[in-house]
Amino acid sequence: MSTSASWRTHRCGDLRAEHIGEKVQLCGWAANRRDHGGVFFVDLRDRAGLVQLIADEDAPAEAGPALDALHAEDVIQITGTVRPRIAGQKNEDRDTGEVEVLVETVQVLSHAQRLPFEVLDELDAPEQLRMKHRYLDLRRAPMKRLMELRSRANHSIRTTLQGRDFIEVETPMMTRSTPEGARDYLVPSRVKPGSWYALPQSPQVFKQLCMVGGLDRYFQIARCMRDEDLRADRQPEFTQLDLEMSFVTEEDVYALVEAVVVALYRDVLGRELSAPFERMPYAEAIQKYASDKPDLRIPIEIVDLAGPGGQLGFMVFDGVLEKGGWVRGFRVPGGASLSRKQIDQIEQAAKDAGAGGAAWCKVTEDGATGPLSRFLEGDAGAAFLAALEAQPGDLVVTIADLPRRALVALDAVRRKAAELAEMVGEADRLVWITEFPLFEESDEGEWHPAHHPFTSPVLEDVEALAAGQKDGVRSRAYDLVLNGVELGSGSIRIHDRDLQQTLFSAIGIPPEEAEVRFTHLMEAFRYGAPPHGGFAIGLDRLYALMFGAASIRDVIAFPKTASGSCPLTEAPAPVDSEQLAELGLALDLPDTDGNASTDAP
RNA sequence: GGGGGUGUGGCGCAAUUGGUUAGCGUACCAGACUGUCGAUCUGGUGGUUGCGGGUUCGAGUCCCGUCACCCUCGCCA
Repeated sequence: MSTSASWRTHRCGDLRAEHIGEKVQLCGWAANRRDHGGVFFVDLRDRAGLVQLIADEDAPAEAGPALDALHAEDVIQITGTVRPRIAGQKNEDRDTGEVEVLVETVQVLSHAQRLPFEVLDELDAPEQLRMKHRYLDLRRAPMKRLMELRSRANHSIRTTLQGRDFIEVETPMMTRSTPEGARDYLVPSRVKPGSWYALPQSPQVFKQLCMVGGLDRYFQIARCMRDEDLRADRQPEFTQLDLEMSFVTEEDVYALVEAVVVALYRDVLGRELSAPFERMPYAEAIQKYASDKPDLRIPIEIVDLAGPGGQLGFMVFDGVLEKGGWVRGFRVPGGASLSRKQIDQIEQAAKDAGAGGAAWCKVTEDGATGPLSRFLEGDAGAAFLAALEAQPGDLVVTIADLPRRALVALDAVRRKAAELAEMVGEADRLVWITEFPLFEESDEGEWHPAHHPFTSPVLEDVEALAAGQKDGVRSRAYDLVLNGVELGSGSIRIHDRDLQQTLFSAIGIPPEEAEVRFTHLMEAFRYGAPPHGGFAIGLDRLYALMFGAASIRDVIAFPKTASGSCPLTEAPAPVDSEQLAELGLALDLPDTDGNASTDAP
């Protein structure tokens, strides 16, 4: 082992021409070995980078064989002297490429067996294997870069918020299950058998309690857990920047979040975003882009084609309109040059989104061609094309369906058409979506809060709310959207008990039940609650976008698969019966032919 | 929960219409080589084609089921 006071004098990746002549002691992983019979090379890698070790006739006799005996990813400690590379043998592609280390002694600190996959910067191992052996994956430079960027990004956020007098508060990871929202991950209590903690879906209640507690400005880089089915951009546990402020309006929250995001891009990427960000009311986003997270890089706007009388004069479409459906579409400027195959892809996008399909036509100097054109005879057809402002050379795409499906399909088709017509702009587009509806109507016709039940309505809509109206009542909730991706959302909360009661009764929760379901927060609000509001940004998703990562899993050190399992630890896993007994638990699993086991091996 | 895709030595891929002993690259092992940097050259080890059934004289290939992963709709206040 090391005989000197410390393990190393330098980091491999830090060595430069200025170190020439110095005696150095280095530690790291043997990344690559090249044996020329009389001269041996090894690339030694540490966190800082790679440096070339060499043993030739100038080195002690045992140095060459010692290098030659190394295996890929052995951890070694070497002593040697930094020297310039001979003429013509410098490596321009490497920061340390002007120098090499003439080796004197080699000490193997830890031997590496044959690897499950090769530690190469160029990705070639299956993702599941990378996750199972994440410690090997993290040795690759691209992964190291992502971990470093994430660390710097977190630091930037903390610096900005500390500088604005925010207090970073850690809220409980073991808390109480709340009735609303996603499915909870549960933790059984040993001391109180039959009772359970829940892992937080977000620190929502606690951050509001911080405001009642007078902390005034709270933030946290918080872990959240939701037991729901996963997606490419969703993990069962994820990280959000959670913040809350007292005595603020939407404007204060917007300005603060903009400051955080602008500083983040500047500190981490050296890029300047222009602030304030754009703003768009929810209703406008739905109307023009059929989405509450519109990608504004796409310069295509959707047009409502239903005439003033609610009729178009074409049987196909009027039937849809009579059933309360939508007929909406858009022109793709110059889209007539798209191939039939590409247009098929657009139609397929509509079908994948759940709509029956998309009706389309190409516009020429002599009128329309394509499947939709045969319905576009006469004045009604001309009016139809005029409403779309269609020009010769355009492609016209329309969707006719019930509103919910039409919405999803229009969004999908607009994105697909823009992608194929190469109409997605280069510049990032950040936009606040404002004035979200307070309620959403479910398929069963029930109204429930679109955000959460503590979201304040817009002041002008309170009367309508009190009068029992739900449809069209606006909330003081807002989302931040980047290039069609929702980065986060927030709202101004209700701090007034009367208004809170009005809201609860509006969604059919009687006062007594509200007390039971939201005891802690409702009680706190009895003792003086300041007006407050806040925001939460999903950091995994934002970082993946910022860093150009292929997946959010790449910006998470130890991610989980789409089924919520961890290939590295093989969690979730059964526990032994003693543990269950201690918790007062008995399993009642469906028979799945030995698949269900209560005992660990 | 629904739909789609993928699964072949450690890893990346191939294998004709269902047809011989499942090939190639890389990694690994051994040897050669004095300037490489994903070194090169020579030789070698390594496979129950995810798993289970079925069709067939014969299955990596076709069928059914199942598992894992990826994508997607539902879901995620």
